[in-house]
Amino acid sequence: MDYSHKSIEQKWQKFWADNQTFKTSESTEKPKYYVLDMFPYPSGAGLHVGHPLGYIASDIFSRYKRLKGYNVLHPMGYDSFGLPAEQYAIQTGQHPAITTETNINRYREQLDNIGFSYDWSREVRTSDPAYYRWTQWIFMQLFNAWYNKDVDKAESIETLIAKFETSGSQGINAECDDDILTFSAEEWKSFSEEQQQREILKYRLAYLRESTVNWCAALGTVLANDEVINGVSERGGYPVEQKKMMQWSMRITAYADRLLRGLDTVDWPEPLIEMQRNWIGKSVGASVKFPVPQLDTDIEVFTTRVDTIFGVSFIVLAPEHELVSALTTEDQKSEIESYIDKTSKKSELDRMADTKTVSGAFTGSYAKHPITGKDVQIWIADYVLAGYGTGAVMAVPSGDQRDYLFAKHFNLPIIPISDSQNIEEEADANKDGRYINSGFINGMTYQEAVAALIAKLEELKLGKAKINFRMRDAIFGRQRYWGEPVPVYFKNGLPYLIKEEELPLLLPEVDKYLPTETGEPPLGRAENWKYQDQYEYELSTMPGWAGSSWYWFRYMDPQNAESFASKEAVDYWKAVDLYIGGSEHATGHLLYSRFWNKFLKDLGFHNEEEPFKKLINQGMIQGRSNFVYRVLDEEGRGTNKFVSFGLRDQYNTIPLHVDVNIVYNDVLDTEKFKSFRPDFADAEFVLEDGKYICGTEVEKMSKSKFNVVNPDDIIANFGADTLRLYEMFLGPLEQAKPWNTNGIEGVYKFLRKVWRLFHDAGGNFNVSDEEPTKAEYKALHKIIKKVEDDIERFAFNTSVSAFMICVNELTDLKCNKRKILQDLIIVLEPYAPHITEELWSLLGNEAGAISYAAYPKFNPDYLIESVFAYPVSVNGKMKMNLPLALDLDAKAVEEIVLANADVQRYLDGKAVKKLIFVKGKIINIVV
RNA sequence: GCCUAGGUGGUGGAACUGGUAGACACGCAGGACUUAAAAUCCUGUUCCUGUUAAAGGAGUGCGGGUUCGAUUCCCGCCCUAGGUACCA
Repeated sequence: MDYSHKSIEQKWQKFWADNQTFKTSESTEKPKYYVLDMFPYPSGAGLHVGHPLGYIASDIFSRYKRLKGYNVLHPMGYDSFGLPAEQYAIQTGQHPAITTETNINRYREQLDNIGFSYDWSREVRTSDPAYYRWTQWIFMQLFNAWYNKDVDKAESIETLIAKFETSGSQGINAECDDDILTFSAEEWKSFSEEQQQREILKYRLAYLRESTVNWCAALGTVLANDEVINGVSERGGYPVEQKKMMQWSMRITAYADRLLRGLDTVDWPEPLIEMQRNWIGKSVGASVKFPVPQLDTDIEVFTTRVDTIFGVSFIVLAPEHELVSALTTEDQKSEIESYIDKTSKKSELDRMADTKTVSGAFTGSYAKHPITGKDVQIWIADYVLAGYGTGAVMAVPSGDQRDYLFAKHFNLPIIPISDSQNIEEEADANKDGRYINSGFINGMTYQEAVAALIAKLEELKLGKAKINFRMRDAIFGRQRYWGEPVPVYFKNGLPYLIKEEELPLLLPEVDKYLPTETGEPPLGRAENWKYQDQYEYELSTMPGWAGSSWYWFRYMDPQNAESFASKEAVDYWKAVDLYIGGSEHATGHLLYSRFWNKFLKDLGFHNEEEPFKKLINQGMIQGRSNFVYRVLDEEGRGTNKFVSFGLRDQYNTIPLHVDVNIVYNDVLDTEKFKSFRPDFADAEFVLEDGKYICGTEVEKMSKSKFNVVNPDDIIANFGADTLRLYEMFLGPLEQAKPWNTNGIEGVYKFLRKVWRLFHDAGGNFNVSDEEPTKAEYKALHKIIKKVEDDIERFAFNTSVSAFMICVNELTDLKCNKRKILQDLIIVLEPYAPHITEELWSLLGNEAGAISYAAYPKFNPDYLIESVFAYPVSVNGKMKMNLPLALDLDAKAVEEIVLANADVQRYLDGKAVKKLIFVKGKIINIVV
């Protein structure tokens, strides 16, 4: 019988499902291992060949770990709340839940075809009320918590209230809003319930506040910072504007430092760690106050170079700074106002693009230098951002290039402050010299100056050391329908949680999925949707990242109705050992998940500071488009004549995308092309060497480019095992690469060779119980070792090559020994589980048991040969092969090599300086 | 601009700590089997010189360096991809 992938794969996929082969339990003596994929959003387009790459890698790893004796948790689910289903609902009126269900079923079917070893009994869906009940529950915990900086962790809000009651706001060191009140315990007790709640809200980790948000009018919702790319929305690319709104936010900034420190403890790709570091954006520096006597206030600035303070020649405020109008003198009023007007009209994009032009305006006012007391001009300019630091900077033209250009342009003084500075052409920020023109720090080094200045500023009460973060709190509400309802109702304009036993707060039915006529979110359309029939519910829903910020816990205990996961399950599985997914989630999902994980740890629900110990980014698989070249007539209109790639320069042509599924090795199937589009039915071709060769280009995989390859088609032609092997064979897992079906034959051929090892020429199963030869053992043990090493370092591509070499060797040896072949298929099982299951049971073993068989033990003795050919050279020049017995020690080898007549001739009487041994072989003699 | 990763045959890629560069696969060329095709197998395939050959030379983006020996380490430059940006 020939290798028939179709029947084998169907048979075993059914067997695994019927027997729940991959169901995982916690009651075992085996060590645990948790392998997680980033769960997909089930989109309507289904999977293309690029999606499963990471899933295949994680499945290989999971299966390998099972063979190695681990109890592996390898689950899958769906991030099923999201925009596309809602937009489809707006267009068609179909409930997003139905769209989502349909898409999930399609995804499941496609995933099943690939033969993954998921424990489907643990599947989660973020849009399932049984799941989002716990998302809402975690929101409640965040609402009921504050961040105590004294102990550097979140605590229940009750501990804060207790402090208020005993000592008022005295001595509380919290991460909170800026506008908190100062009060005594007595005053606190005299506050009304409403006043108290209003104050507590400023401390909660999930809080409601008037904030400047990214408003996307086209999507009708606010967006988080990570959902805005270059001033437009990540989804759809619509313009985004800044707007003040009452919004739910998450106080992720409380965790900024822990999120940063944690990065040193995880095994993640360096670029990803770097992205998170930049996003958190920690700057160590000082905050300095410049007094403004006429207004009886100070301008506070943040600087990372307090040592340059004597070089300050002016101060710059952001045009939006709150003191601008008060500081503007009568004379400067029109200039300032026209400048503000001009900058406010610039969109975010223009402002980013236009970083070359220097612009600004003088307010007419002066501040006092905190140390010298001299007058310092106050300017406004749009290179200072309202949203970072204090929205004001001290300008040091000699040390900062932007300040330098500004000073040159407006003819402001440039004061050199270091004896090592060269400021002829541009600013010089070096810290190497000694200070000059710098009062009491003259002659000091950088380190000395910073310490002296901080001490001085603290003494003057005009400044202190400060750490600033770029990261902002995360906006948590979305004005959309298809998301988790926020379990909050409003009384006297203040938010209150519903009771825990009232969870889940179900998503209400609405007649349309659009905002209401009065501009409220879609939930405003729900009829009679009121808490206790009288209080308004929150009408925003949670953002897409809510459900994905804790889902790995739910897999540990997915059916639990009492808690998000039981203590026992969480203590057993701990954290995710290996997480595989795309790097596009670097500053979104992966940051929010770490945040919620740390928060849940603070409240004592588990003990892991970091949720994902090791993380691998699979590279994106791009599309590889094919083109035909349509000949144009004199008027430049397209004719029905198409010229082959190599001859296209001889004609006036226009390239057209052609479906990659009718092109093989870049040769067009001209018959299929004629039925590709009706107007191509009578197409003519100009061929080269009798073939029509297509052009190629690497682009994103998309329907409009006709370069989408569906895994189902590959599986129908070659089988899931071939697809799995080929996706790995394509190149290193972490590298982006274009999909190209061209080489898949080689992998398919390999599997047929594996099959033939077990069968005779007539196709009959034929395996012998004879003792294998040394050569056969050697081939086997090479692959045992190689695959072990490769999988541990995620180099799956080279394993596939090694398998091919191994099978070629065994074929040459005509090996059909059970002892060899059985171990071979165990090693191959993670990569190609279907064919190995089939061969396993043909060998007479228990069906399904190969998934948990023991990985063969590597024995290095089998790799030792009796004779090695020693490549030897003298000073790298001449090369020769000396056959030698292996079991000689280094000394003996040395003697034999030096005694060799050829070596002697090359040495030509010169003294030997040293012998270079590599892995026990002499490879070079240095004279 | 800055940060990170990378640059190897016609193509995808290999070479794990400096040790025979181009494994393995695709493609291509030639051959065997076959009436023929499919399938399968064999041989060749970095480039240049050389009548096939023997043999020699060059060669891992470019230019230098360290070393007996460099795709690998160091310095300078060029290019590609991803991230990021008036962040004070």
